[in-house]
Amino acid sequence: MVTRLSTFFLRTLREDPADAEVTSHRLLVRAGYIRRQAPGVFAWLPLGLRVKSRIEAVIREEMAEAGAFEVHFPALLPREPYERTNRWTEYGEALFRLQDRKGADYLLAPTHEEAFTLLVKDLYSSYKDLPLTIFQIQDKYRDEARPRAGLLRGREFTMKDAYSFDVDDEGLERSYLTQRDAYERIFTRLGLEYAIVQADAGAMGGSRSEEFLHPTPIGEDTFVRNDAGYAANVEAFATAVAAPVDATGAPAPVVHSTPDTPTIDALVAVANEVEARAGSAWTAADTLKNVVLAVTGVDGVRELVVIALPGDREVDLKRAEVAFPLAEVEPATEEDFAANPLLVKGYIGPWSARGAVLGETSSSGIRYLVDPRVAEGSAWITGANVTGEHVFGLVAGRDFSWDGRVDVAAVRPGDPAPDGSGPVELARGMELGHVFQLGRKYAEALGLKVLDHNGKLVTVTMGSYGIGVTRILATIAELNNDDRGLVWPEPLAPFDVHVVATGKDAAVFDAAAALSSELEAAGLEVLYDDRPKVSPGVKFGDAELVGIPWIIIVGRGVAEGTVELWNRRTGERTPVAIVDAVEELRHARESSADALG
RNA sequence: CGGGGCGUAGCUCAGCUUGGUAGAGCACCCGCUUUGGGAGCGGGAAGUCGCAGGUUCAAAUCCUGUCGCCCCGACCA
Repeated sequence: MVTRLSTFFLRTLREDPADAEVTSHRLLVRAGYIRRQAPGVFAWLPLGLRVKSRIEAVIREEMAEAGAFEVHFPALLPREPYERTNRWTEYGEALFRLQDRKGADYLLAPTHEEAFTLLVKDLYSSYKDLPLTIFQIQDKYRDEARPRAGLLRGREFTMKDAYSFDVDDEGLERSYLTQRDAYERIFTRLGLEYAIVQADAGAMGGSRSEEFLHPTPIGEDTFVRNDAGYAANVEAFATAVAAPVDATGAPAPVVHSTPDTPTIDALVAVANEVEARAGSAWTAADTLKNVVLAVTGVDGVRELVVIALPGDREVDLKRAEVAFPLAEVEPATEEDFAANPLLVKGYIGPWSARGAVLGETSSSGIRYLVDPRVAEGSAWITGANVTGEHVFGLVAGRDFSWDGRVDVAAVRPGDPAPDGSGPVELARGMELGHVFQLGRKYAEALGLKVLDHNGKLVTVTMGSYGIGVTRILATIAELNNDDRGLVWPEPLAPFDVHVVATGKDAAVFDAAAALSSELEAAGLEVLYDDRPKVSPGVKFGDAELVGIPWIIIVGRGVAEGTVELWNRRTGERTPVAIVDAVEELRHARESSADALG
């Protein structure tokens, strides 16, 4: 059936909704694709559902190609399995929890590792059944602290999540690569530029992990890349430990009075006065900055940690979260300093004239972790643990020690890639997909084992692979619009062609209805604007707002047997004979630049 | 959680400073006209002014409290 706008469930808005800021959100609401229900929660209207299902169709095809089978789990799950994997607590406040009438705990699943693992455990028990990859397309729930940007960061969102099950690591690698390949095909077919970046694998207890990021300034992830092909999320970026420096003959450390130098800038200025260096002036990079962080573990215990890094570097708290998995990391507060008089704010250092203050040879009890750039044997200007005093020429490894290395400094453009491929540049990206070698964490916790060919029980190893369907939809809307509205790529548009009848002449409406039927018979999905008594300007405006890539105007040309073929993206309008219209559109679609997949 | 802003008709907003019986535009309904760029005229339906308390003869407006929403940041398998 041709969909007639006069009866279709659609209401476009002439004005921008007040609560929408980003383009995709604004236009999807205005054009009648979605409606907000609650912060970060949206209802899907017919137009939106159509686009969503077209994206899902691409994903389903590629999952089938990858040999994955579709299943469907409830979004509502019992607490118990998540308790066994610790995620009931580890997931924290982002987990939507609820109780049934008997007081039993449930959750709205943020992701379904447990459910998939238990399903396979239920049904399979032999290595002969593996490998297996199954997936679902399901709504996920995460109680984000601050949902924003419409569909780009919701609390309910649709995700395709796949899980692979293998008997050994080689099998996992194969399953992983199969999904990874499928993801590349999906993003290519959807016309989305993407970067595959190394991701932090720590938090979910896995090993290899890569994210598919769409490079865009509105992305929430920062990643690094270079021309040699290295790419990583900054959270996963690893800095090489600097090679040791020969400190033989280096002078002993000297304490200088450096009044009013609680900041690196002030210190550098004073340092050049009290002990000017021959050849070149001291810079921030010659100083060793000691930053105090408070790390709170899942057990609630708050521990102070001192991080030493070159003075020209900043701590990146996101990277620090990665360095301290599952813990909360924040800068130390005034109360922390008050409780630890050993740490002289502004003048902290690992050494004092009275001996070691921090590091493994000290008795402070505070962990001292140093940046990889602090080479064994390198000399530094750093705090002397007395207000207004710094020590010069303090040699790492000779004059002070540390409890370990930590790589939490903010990554800067020009920093060398860890694989030696050269300097990196920074970019922002929107995470649209994530492939992940989970390993045995879930299988172990939930007891998923199979008999191997020797009849011995082995724990299955797993991978998980997610794609954000609704986020993809919003990203595509973000990329495909102009000042008049949305402009969908052909394969994803809610309809293939939008027929607009203008005027009041019955002959026009008859011709438009006939043409619509013809187009449909030719295999196209047709939206026919048959609204009577609606002025052409309104119809054109709505057509542009809704963004179906091809519009056929049936109007004043009908008397001469012509209609206009209107390319929404280019704005080009071509008169064609009514009798040729179907064929002309077919041609136009075939030669169209955005004929994807 | 920190900072900022906003809650008045379905939508976008005015009215609040200076208290006096609720407004506009758009959308919607009826009639007539109009029909290639968001039409005109006439008529109509539509709001517990977020909620609760207080002040007052009288509160959308002043006071107190509270809830909610949006934006920036923190946070974000």
